Amino acid sequence: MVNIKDVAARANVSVGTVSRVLAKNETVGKELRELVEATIRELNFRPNGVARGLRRSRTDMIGLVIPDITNPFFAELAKHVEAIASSAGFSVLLSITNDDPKIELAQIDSLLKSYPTGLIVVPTQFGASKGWSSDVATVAVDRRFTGLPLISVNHYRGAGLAAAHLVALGHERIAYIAGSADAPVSRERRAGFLNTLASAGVRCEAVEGHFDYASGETLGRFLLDRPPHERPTAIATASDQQAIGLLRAASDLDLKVPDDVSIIGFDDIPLANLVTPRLTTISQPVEQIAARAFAAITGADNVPLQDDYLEATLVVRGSTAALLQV
Amino acid sequence: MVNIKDVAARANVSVGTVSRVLAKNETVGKELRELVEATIRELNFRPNGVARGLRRSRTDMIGLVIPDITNPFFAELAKHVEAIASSAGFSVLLSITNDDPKIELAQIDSLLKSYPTGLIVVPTQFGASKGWSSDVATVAVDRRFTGLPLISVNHYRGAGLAAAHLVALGHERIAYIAGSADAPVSRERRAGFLNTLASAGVRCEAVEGHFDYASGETLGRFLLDRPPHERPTAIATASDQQAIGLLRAASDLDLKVPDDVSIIGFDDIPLANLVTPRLTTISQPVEQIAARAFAAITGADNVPLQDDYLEATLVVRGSTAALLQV
DNA sequence: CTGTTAGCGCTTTCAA
DNA sequence: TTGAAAGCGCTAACAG
Repeated sequence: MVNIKDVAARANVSVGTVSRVLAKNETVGKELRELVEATIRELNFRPNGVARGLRRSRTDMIGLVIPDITNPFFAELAKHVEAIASSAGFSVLLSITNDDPKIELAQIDSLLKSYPTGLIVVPTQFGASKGWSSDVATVAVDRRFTGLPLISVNHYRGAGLAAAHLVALGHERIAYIAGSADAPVSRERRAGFLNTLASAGVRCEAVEGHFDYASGETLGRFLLDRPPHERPTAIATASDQQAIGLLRAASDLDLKVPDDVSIIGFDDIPLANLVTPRLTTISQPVEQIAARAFAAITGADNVPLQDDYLEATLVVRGSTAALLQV
Repeated sequence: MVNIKDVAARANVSVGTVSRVLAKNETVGKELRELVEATIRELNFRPNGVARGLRRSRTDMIGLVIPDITNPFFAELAKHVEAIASSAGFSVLLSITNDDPKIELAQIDSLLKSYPTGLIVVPTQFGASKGWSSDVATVAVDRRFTGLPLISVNHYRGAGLAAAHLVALGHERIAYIAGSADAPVSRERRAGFLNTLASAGVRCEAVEGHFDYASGETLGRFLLDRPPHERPTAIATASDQQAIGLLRAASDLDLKVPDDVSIIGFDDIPLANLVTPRLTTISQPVEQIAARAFAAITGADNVPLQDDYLEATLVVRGSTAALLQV
């Protein structure tokens, strides 16, 4: 491989000069700069990132640690993080924890060997990982990681939006399908939903499951397989995956959505816009989250490393409707 | 940070000795080895991967280049690649190409800066990327990349399995929803399906779209919104996403699956097992593909770097049934 | 504005 | 079996 020395020799300049034109911002005379640039092209010189990393004890990489890349929401997050990082000249190191705190720690440790510029971690669901720290800039996304700044949607307020929407539509027999009560995110969404409902004087039956399709379907069947006057007229879920499972349950019971029952999800994953009917949901500003997280760890725009809550928005599509007056 | 020199000094040995116990396989006297190991723990020494990488001009990383992490099949692939790499002590650098050959080239170039041990690339769908080469071990997965060894399921035979299944079930009015004809993978699956049908003397109406949900729904509606005697009794698709869209179209038209129409997909993504009815499909051995690809680029098990076709398998679930005799 | 040079932390000959 | 020492390719003082 051709290195910086070869370029310097060929262009009759010092390696320092070549290094400076590589750094772009240095003070190099126009003539020399152009000569060096031409030589670089001529020799097809590719700066060695590893050497650079060693010298600066920091590579142009960021670590992305997520529980499950198979989860559409995290996949979406990864996509945006990669896009932003990539366009800023960074590579992304992907680590998957499988929602296991032990693995999470090991993965982070392993990432650190590569001296990344920063770390974006979506902590494990239940892990109250003990105070952990390192000298690389790190943010937690979506879920709290003890001792780290958190960048996340405001789950509580987002869920409140869903509740307000249902109330505005005139629903009074409402049910909520929550995620696991052990997961802080679940608790926040649930509290936001129930408290908003309570403020409006509307009662709610809440059941608890997991964030997945299967859970939505099972609990949906439980809530819907009842006589019409005992059946909720609207159901909110803690995730779109649950809502989609719920859609299936409704369809199996020959219930029309939204005529017989309104359904609202949370996350706005790509599939939400493809199911029938298209799912009304609470949209997380994933791209914005990714951008903030990246800016925070790279220190771009002088973004400080601190908590940052973003607002979710209500996306009304076809799965919710005003309560039919009977 | 504590480095190898600190450890050497503390243990009163040379850095060479420390390096050898790090490498594990070297000939170091038992006493010294244990002393060094203890010192490493005591100082909580973490070898610097970047320095190591520079010296060996190869880091313990592999690059994974995929078109779209949002696609469930690729997400699944990424998951397995990460798991295998991780357990072998490798980190994975993730690059997303968005199915754009230009970006693909740039991304690979960028990855190479980090001197990865190998590259696993799922080429862009339409890209006949011109002969490309580098000195890092590289394999293509799922789709052919000119000049690179390919590790993939046998798309042709896999689709043949689907055709045989439908024929065995007694279907004679069969339709096929293909992916884009510009994509080699689409063409192989289509050919495998149609040729197998032809051998069995069964005719087939083939329509062409894309690999996504929307395409399956649109084309499904086109095929199914007909009088019963003109409607296919079975439809195969080039992807599970299409099949799921198709399921939706059938449901919208009040057609029962599999009673009114049998449906079979391709890929066996996680969602395939969660829809109602559960989707009969052709399963790709994703984990095996990931394992082979990883072994190939790391040279583990003396796996040579060459083409390697794996067999898909038929997974019969609830969306296909024998043709009802009328 | 440009050249020189000392390392970054590690692996790997080469000697002893 | 162990130690000494030469770099891997680059950046960042420092000098001029």
